[in-house]
Amino acid sequence: MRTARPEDTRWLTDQEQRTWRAYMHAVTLLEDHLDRQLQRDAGMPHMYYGLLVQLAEAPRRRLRMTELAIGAKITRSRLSHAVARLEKNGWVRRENCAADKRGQVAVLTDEGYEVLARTAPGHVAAVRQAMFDRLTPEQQKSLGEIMSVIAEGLQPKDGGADLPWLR
Amino acid sequence: MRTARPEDTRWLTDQEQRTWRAYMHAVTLLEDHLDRQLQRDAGMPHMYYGLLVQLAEAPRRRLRMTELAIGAKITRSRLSHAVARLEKNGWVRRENCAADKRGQVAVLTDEGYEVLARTAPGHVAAVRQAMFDRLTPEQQKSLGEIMSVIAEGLQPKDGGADLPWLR
DNA sequence: GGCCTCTTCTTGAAACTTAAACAAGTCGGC
DNA sequence: GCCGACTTGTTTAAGTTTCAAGAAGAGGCC
Repeated sequence: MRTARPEDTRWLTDQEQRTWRAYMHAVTLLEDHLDRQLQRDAGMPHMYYGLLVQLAEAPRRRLRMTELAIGAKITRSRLSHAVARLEKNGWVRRENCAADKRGQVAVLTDEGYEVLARTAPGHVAAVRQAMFDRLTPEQQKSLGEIMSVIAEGLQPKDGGADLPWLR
Repeated sequence: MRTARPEDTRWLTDQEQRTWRAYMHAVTLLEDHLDRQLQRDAGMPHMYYGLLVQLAEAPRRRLRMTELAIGAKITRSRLSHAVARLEKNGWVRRENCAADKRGQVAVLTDEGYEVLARTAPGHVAAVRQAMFDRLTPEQQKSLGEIMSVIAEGLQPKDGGADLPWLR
């Protein structure tokens, strides 16, 4: 990241630039689309919906705050605010963690589960319509591989795959 | 989007679900990564940087607000706030539009151009490292096609490709 | 001209995110 | 036991985005 000298920069080729812009446009439009869809039908932004989904899938519908944050790829701070809001809606409840007195556990309430059950079909349909219905099976496979590679590269694993010289 | 009955829902297959999650994770992590990179090196979020880039590429480094909003895939309201901030930084200037008294033209200042010139190399490097360096040429090509398809499908073209029955 | 409708852009408030600082608790070593 | 370093989760303030409302001009039609 510390390319100090502009003359050393490997600029994007025309092809790469087109790809990058298509990516940015698609991502911007899609996130916008889903945010609106969920705000309208479920009364919450996409990220919050994702939190409820994770809780619904977890054993006993509960997760430590930190695990939830990691799973959702967000900071603990952001999660704190989000859970506060979801709690106000009655969709999530906080409990103390028995094993670690610092810990908090977010629990999906029955009411929260209801919201999810009621709105999931519409959301899946939106995702299908915007993405899967427009892609061939090969493209879907390819997309999955590509996104996995990118996500892996950005995972803040302090194991230090990014810092081999510190091994 | 009006799938009222859950029993009619075509849920995502396991494969599709994996793809969708990989997508969400990659997109979340990448946007986060680039936002941090640009906040640190250029003092602005990714979206704002994109606005300066568009202005820099436009003839005479200026664009009507609405065109800029369309190009960036954001609402005029959001753009209004964003330009207000960039103006405060001295990177953009507003001018009245001669042809349309309602219109405003956003103009990239020399100072704004400087910021771009100074920070572009670092940003390109970040994009390369996070995306292009990790993908094969075939994957890059595929990604471009896939994202174009998705973006097209979400383009708010009132021509109504989404509403064929209204034709 | 006068009227109606649409477009352009801005505004203000509420919601959401970020960054930094902090209280409280854990853990290992001494 | 106690110290120091680290972890957990929250809080505050500042920045950004959204939503609804509105001022001002454009443009068509009579």
